[in-house]
Amino acid sequence: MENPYKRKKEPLANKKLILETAAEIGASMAWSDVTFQAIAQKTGLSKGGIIHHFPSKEILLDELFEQSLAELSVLIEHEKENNPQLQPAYAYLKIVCGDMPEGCYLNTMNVILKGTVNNGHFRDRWKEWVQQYLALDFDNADALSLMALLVADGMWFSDILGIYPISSLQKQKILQLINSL
Amino acid sequence: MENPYKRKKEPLANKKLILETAAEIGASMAWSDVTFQAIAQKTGLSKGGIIHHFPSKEILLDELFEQSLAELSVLIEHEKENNPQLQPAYAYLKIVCGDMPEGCYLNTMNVILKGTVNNGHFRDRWKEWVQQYLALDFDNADALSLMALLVADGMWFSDILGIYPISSLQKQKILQLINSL
DNA sequence: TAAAACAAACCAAATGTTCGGTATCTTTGT
DNA sequence: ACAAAGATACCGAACATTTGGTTTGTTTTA
Repeated sequence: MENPYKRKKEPLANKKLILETAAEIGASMAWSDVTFQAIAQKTGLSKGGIIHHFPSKEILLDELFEQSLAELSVLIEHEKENNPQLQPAYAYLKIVCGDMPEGCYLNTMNVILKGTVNNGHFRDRWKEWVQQYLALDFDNADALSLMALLVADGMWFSDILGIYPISSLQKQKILQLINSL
Repeated sequence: MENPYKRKKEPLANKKLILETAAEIGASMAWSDVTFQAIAQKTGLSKGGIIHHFPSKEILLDELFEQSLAELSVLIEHEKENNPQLQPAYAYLKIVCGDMPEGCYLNTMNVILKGTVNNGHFRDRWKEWVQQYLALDFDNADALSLMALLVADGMWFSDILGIYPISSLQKQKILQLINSL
């Protein structure tokens, strides 16, 4: 008999919850299963309430994607700080090969994967991000740096979809192999 | 003023056309945009006509995905025949690095990508295929073979989405680099 | 003539979105 | 200090559209 209208108002927490839930749904199911209804059900909020925070689905997904890009940017920046002379491509690889304790990067990359695969706009955004953070002169890049990039991509792609069971030990071995070249 | 009913009946050609069109739509747009309506519009057939050939969407997508797996299998087998002593992972890499003249492998991999990313069932099928054709004892695999796999995945992932502009020359250089290890 | 190959009209369910209403917060005037 | 006033947060029902699928009808083909 409780009145839902009397729920305490927590706009910031709820907005965060909505984005998290959207990411979870997108990760465990298809990108198109990220619906207002599904989010509403999983958060316990109402569809109207969600739409109050994100007036359209495009806006919701956009914010979700940008947030994921920002999260990855933080990881990269952090890696660069700790290792200023490290080339971006290797920082990228190191992040992917590293054991993210909370597996936080999985959720991040999941959004990026689903987004880029299913939406041309996100694909362009991802390209922009890559240019900005992994800046490489592709025409004149050495094969080794390119390879590091490709290994990294292959790695998180496999990680997320669970294609290959690559242990963290083997990841380290691959990382060492590339560093030794 | 022509009567569509009086159109010549070409079941085999139309079935092929439907699958091709579905792949095209999936490639250029989101996986969820592969709808009966969209296919109908693009092929000029009617929704009923399409459903006559593919009684459900699941069946349609299933056939599309399996066909793509089969196409890739042919490429792998062909590579193995020409080079019997070549390890599967390297054959895989060679296909991806090779210049497929008609770019035919792009369409194939596009379906596989969209399928695996958006559908758990297809993800399992892809894992099966990988086990069968790229058979690797992952626990005891050497870092080099694993790396070849990851480079290959990163390569076609980038190729399809157009993330990095890697020239065929650079692909060859990467291929040589790995072979030299 | 029977079956296969379509077309066309329909249906129920799901989707994104609009909208009116109802609480709670925050600001402001006094 | 406090109450009026407005803004913000949220609910819940209705909306048009699109979806996968069914049914019925028409034409060709074997």
